[in-house]
Amino acid sequence: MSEPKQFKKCQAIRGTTDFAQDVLSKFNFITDKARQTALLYGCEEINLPVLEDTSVFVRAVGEVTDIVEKQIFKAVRAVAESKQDIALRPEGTAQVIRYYIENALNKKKPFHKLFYTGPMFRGERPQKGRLRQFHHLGVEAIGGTDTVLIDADIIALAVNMLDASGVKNKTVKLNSLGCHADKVRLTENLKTALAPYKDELCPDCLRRVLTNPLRVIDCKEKKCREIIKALDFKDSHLCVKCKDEFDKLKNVLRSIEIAFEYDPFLVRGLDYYTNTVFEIVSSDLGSQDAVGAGGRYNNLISNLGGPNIPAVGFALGMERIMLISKLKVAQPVIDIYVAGHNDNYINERYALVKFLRNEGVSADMDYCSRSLKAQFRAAQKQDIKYIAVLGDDEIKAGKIMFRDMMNSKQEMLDKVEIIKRLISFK
RNA sequence: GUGGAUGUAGCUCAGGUUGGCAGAGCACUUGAUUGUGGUUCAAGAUGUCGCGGGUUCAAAUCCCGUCAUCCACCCCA
Repeated sequence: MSEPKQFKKCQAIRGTTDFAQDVLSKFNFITDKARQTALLYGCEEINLPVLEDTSVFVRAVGEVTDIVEKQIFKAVRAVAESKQDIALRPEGTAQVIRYYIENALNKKKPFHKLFYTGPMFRGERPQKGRLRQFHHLGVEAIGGTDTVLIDADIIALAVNMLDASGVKNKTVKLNSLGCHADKVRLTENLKTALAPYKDELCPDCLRRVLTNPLRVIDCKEKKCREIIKALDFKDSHLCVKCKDEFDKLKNVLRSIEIAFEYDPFLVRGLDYYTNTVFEIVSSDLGSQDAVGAGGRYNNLISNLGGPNIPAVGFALGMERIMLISKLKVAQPVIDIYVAGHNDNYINERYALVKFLRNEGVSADMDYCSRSLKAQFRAAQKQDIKYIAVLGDDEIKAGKIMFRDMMNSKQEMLDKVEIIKRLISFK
């Protein structure tokens, strides 16, 4: 029996990434910034499982979207204990709503603002800013009122999160799809209006007319854009109430100085959106230029079997933030390196390292019995600023040589003095 | 799912057209009168040439297949 050769290669799953310290430092820093911003806006943080019943997404996101048609990763146990259909979550909103309904949060409080982070999974073909396991920062504001006053707050929160994450170059695109009735009317109008152009639309749009007519509106194909532009429907699909609400939203955003662009060609792919939709794009990204998006979804909760409660939310793509964030995040550096000669006085060095760590000072040492020179090189390479040398002279004097690597000065100190020095330098 | 490019040392890449000893720079290890880093100099170690098959006396190089990565489409945040 020979080993099967296809298992020889050690390789991460396609579209997944390993975070090393340098990337992870930035990831954690940005997550903390986003969390602090969410708390400023009165959010509670929740952390929901990666595993979720597939039907939650099918019912919420829509059956004809790529996300549920082609991209869901399924979780399979070696020994099945039930026939439950389990997915690795492809997005957060549907799951948050499942959590909201399951725990009857509407009975505890009329209004919830929930912040969440975590990995999402979609079986896409990887490219820049698009992975199969990626990370979202999301907020859902559920209940309260269905008016745009909440929408403005949520858009402002998304913008402020990106500001705090060091994303400078960004544009908020804004549109309203109208209420459910408006959306249905728009879809029907589009189908009718596009019928004469069957021969001119791109193949993708021909398909979209049947599956998801709204998506024809944001097609990138030149010809399709011209056709849509010529139809010049803009906000004509909005009923009086929805148009009024949309105008109000724009006014509030202006009053709190959130810059936005009205984009009548902006639609969102997921079924659950109604009224306000927005997208935050950055020209610093490649062709995947959306760094975040969201909108209002007034029918989702009742569609999933919950009470008739309106909601609005958004999600930001962590990997895309990382691509364009201007933040420079400091890497963790050890405070002091304990050096000696080969393995002379190794027990004393171990004891010193232990003492330093107990005092809250990060410390490390050489474990390979290397020369003093090699140990200095190792410390210098890690940007360690201070070295403690323990050798014959120090043991005789009952002290420790404390060297400042930046100005190359050193002096004999005892261990308590070293702690005092290091803490004063911090 | 579609199209294009790429895959050689830890990293960045030469070599490939025209088959003939596996290379460079950076990084790494060691040393330069036996207790001190950065600069310099010297020496050294490091390979499944993505993987599998085919052609050939001989394949990193030519052919077929496959996997992966990148870019764009599509989709989405």
